[in-house]
Amino acid sequence: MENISKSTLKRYPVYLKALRKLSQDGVKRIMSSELSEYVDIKSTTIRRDFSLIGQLGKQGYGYDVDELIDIFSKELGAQYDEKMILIGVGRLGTAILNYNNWNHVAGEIVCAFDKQPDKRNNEPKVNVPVYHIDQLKEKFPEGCEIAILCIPDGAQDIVNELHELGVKGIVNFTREHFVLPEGMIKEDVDVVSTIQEMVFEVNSLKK
Amino acid sequence: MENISKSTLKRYPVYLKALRKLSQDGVKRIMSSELSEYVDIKSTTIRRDFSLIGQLGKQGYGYDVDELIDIFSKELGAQYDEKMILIGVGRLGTAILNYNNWNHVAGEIVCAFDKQPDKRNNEPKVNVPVYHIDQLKEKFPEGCEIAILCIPDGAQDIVNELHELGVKGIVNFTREHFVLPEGMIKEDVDVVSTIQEMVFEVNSLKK
DNA sequence: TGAAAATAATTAAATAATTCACAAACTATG
DNA sequence: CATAGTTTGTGAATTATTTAATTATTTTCA
Repeated sequence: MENISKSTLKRYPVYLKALRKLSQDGVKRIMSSELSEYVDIKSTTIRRDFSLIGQLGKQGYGYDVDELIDIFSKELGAQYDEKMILIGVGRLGTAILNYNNWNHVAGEIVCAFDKQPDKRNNEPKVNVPVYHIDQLKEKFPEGCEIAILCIPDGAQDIVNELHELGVKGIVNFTREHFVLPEGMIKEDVDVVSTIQEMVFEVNSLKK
Repeated sequence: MENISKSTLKRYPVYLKALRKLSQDGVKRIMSSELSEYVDIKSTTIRRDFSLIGQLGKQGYGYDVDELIDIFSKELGAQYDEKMILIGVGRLGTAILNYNNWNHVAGEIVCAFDKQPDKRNNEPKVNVPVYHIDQLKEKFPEGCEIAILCIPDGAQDIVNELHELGVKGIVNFTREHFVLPEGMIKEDVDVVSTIQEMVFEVNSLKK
């Protein structure tokens, strides 16, 4: 577990998503070659990725779907009980709070912070308590290590504060630039950049 | 241009975003080492990435910020006039249509498609014409190569149809599984998977 | 104006990630 | 219950990516 590469780590959620879908469809058992077609990742890469966690399959048989789901969830920490907070309850923040299939997939958003908590708390779509961003320290949930950032500006100060509170990972929906404090990790979800990347890719195909 | 690696292609939007911010702040000239601190990518990687496009800098001087922005935009196809369509005008779709700083950054969403076009067209936040999804073929904009997918289900059929219409790239916000037709490329933006990945990463730090 | 300082571009080396290829182990079946 | 047929797991080879070292060019300032 010590040093699973980032590229592998990025594929685990893909596997997990596929396996959940397959399980739902009644598939009990799968082999790497089938899964390969399903997720469009080479079967040998899949086997290698899996083997980093342990011996999950059986030769001549394949993998047990539900067992895999279990192991992934447990072994990798998606134990449905990861506490997270969300900062910035705007349009996007609300969309995330309401994401269907959200619950019991990657943990739980226990509360949110915003500059206008009163307004947010009165919105029907907002399903967690919203506190004022100034109360971050007081209301910060014990043991929370992941924060989801959806604010339009002032990211740097908040990131610094989160660092002091023990947050390890930031899922960043902000387009703001900020310096990541030592020891923290970050995943960007940038709609504009992703679309831009697609533009670049499509255009680089032509030349 | 022929074969710029995917990893490099993924960094271009990062550079572009940073450069735009710097330009806005009045920075006229920058060297790779400065930019390196700003975006947290090694300066040597930056220079290599840049050199793939051409000789963009001057030894002993650095790079001209506005010139870089220009070159990136032109050379890589983000000519602000890439036509795109959006499919599925739900909460997320609307959020994307309304993304601030959207215009003139990566092209233009010219129209959208939905199962309930009448309802969507009456929403104040929706700023492009919305057609019924059954009219995809008729209303499909000439020369459009990129589609943004925000529908909750039925992705496969739509992807196949888009393929026939000449769409090359799909920016996928769907959690649905679909098989990508030959020759198409896809970028996933999966909020749940990204958060899950963060959970995995944070947990793999500990062990 | 010319030499020292700075910095990009490029070549070479190192590192990381993927894929190949096959032994080992299991399943299924007669 | 033995054996043929599968399919995993993994060391070795390959390929891709990043980083370091070197070279070449430009600026700057005495």
